Amino acid sequence: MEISSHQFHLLEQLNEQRKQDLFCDCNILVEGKVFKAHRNVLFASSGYFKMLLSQNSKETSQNVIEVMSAASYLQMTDILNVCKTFIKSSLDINEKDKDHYLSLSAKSTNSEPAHPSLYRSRRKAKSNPRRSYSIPDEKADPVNENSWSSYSSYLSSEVMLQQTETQLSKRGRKQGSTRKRRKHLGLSQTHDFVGCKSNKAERASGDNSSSDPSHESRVREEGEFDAENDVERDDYGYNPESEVVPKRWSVAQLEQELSRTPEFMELKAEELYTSMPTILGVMSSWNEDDLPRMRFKCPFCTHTVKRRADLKRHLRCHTGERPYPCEACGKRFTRLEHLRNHFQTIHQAGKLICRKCKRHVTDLTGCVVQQGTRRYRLCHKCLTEANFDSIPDDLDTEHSPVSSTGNKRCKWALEEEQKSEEETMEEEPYNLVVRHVNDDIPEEADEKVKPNLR
DNA sequence: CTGGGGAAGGGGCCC
DNA sequence: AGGGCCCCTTCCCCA
Repeated sequence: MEISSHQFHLLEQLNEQRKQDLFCDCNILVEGKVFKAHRNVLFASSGYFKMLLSQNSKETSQNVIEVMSAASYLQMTDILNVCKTFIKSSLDINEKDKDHYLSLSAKSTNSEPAHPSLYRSRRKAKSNPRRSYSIPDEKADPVNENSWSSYSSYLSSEVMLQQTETQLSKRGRKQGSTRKRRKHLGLSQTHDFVGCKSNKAERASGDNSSSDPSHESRVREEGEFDAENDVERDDYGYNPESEVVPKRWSVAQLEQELSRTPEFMELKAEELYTSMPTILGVMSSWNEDDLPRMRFKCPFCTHTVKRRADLKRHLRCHTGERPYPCEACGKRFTRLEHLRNHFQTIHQAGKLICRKCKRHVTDLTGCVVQQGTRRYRLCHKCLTEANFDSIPDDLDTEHSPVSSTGNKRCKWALEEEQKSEEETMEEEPYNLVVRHVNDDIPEEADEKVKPNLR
């Protein structure tokens, strides 16, 4: 068949499909009359529709995100809930579309079975299972079109890799050729869509990527991500001052603050999870038995791990999820152990070391000093030298004497005291209460902004 | 400006 | 699979 006739035939077929209302995914209303159409044809043939189809739904989505962020910041819980409902409902609709499409595809092509839901968060899996993008879908959620397109080449190369390696392994697992092939396909250099800071794997692959022409752009992308993360890194958690001292916000500052809100990060994580391809196992190295060893590759960076659970944990550094808030100060953590460490060292004076002279102290040789939400230990000698005037209200659950700070205060102590003056209940001891935050809990918005102090 | 120490964060691995 | 421990690195604050 000649190319020109093929093109003509193709257009003819598309027109026939349109007339028979087959695969039409778009309705155009003209003077009360509805015309069925194919979006890809409209997109390809009209600049106007190109703009309309590519921007319209995205704007709607971004709008609701902005509204939600603002509502979160202003603690307008009703509006926040409406936004959440809206997003959920749109996800449900897309889910149905997706399922419908996949079922059709499965019938017609008998392609891959449903993918394991490894990237799904637990809470989401309960009520609103995330999609698995095994098949690129034109009807996919427009919100995530960009993200999906970002992954498409990655996905195709990975699928290709898996197929290739399966074939190779069937042929007797030629180790060398497999590795060459993998390198050729760029396994260690796949899209660093989002860079992971202090990623050993990335550093290890740095040598390879340094000669890569695309390295520069990747570095730039990573830099952008780092800059973005820098915004949230230091005081991602609750900032007491923002409650106490009214500030004048520039637009940029406001946007920056909004991007720190747990809701925003949840939503960001949600988007990332939604747009993420299913987890792909990669055959990384070879055992002594000459068997391939399975590893799990992060779709956002070059990092690979042995276990799915480790990958799940690793993903939080990309999604920004911090499900473990500190009850005392509101700071949030990606892991329970980090929260625990933080709580013990910061709020419980867990270290039996004098903060000043660094000597070992016990309840007999020293006491606990409380500064705002922070606690630390001082030996009696340093305590006397520090000239702390008030000794112990016994506030500690550990039966050790506790002193509130006197006139020697470091910077953060002053800041925290300023807050503690506002909130007298901070003088009471804290207990570590572990709460895995679930964004389906309605009052969560309040709790995230205002930590549950006791 | 610099070095040291603390806190946080991330990876590997064991239970 | 999740929790927990250990280790290492990075960042920030302070002297």
